[in-house]
Amino acid sequence: MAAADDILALDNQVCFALYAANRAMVARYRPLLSELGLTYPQYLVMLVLWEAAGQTPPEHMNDQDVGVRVSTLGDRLRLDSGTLTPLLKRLEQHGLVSRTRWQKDERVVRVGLTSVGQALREKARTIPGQMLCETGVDTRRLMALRDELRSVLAELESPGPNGR
Amino acid sequence: MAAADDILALDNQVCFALYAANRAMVARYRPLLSELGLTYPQYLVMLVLWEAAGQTPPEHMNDQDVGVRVSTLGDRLRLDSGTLTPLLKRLEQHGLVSRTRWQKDERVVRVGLTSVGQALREKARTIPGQMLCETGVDTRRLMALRDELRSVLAELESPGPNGR
DNA sequence: ACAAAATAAATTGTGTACAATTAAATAACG
DNA sequence: CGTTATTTAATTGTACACAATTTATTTTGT
Repeated sequence: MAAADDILALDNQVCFALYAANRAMVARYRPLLSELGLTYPQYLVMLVLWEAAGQTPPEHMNDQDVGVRVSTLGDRLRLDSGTLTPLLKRLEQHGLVSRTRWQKDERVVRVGLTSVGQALREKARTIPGQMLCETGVDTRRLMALRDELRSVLAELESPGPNGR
Repeated sequence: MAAADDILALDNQVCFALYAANRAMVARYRPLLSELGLTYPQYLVMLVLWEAAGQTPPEHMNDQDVGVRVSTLGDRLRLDSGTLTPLLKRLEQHGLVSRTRWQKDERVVRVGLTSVGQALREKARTIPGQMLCETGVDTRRLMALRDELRSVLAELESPGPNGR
């Protein structure tokens, strides 16, 4: 075991704890998501699309305006088009989403759910419960961890105290 | 903003908080590590190698036994040879490590530090401090977060209460 | 000693991440 | 009005992750 005061010891690094915990979490999701035919990042994209579909669009909204822009997905998930474009093409090939250029501005691509993609939401509903049950982690602690992570995320994404 | 009780809302997911925080953390490391010519996973490998080199080998240890096995790196970092082999080849090409088959068992490859790899440790010593300083996150909270993440990691890696 | 099982890395193939560049469309400006 | 700047995705190239298979070597069991 490395010394507790070794500033470069692997086990003393917060970053490694974060890195390892994230991958272990994704690994736990993997078998559940594979039953839906989704990878973990694809699941996150579907979460955003399901959420957007849940908010019934206003009456004055055109069919053209349905769906979520690629840039909006990028903002929510912190992913750029280099990651999203191929991922969305795979979801499209699997028949879960549609990708169409927006007539009002041909630069933007709107991603919408197909009926199959919509229907998949019902199967996905059981996932969070299964994860909680399988891992047996206390819910209260998880929520506290989530809030702490969000707070750290905000600090990491802000410029920081020393300028840059 | 999505409902706080929507079990599928992106912002309610612990897993997404973990995923986003990890990537933000790695992104913060990137400019610091690029000065050392390392990626983040390469940095983690170097941490393990530096740590192993720090523990002066016993007198009766042969030159042959110096270095860390690929499988040991995999155990520490939770990575398999499919990830480590190409990563280690890159570190070798950059002159930071040596990879040699072990004479006592030709199946195992031992990864050792070159003098350049050893020397890089001194430059790396400033990294944790720079990260703390740059992000301005409270040290006490970070340590608590690290411990909580380690605890969750252990639960995620254990079989879980329901068999599996 | 010898065939079968086990072990350690390497290889192959798919799917992210992300930097950097490109291409197309729109907005801004003189 | 036309040119320049900006915006949005897509593309290109490098580097992980990880499942599945392969190869080489060592162990086991008889």
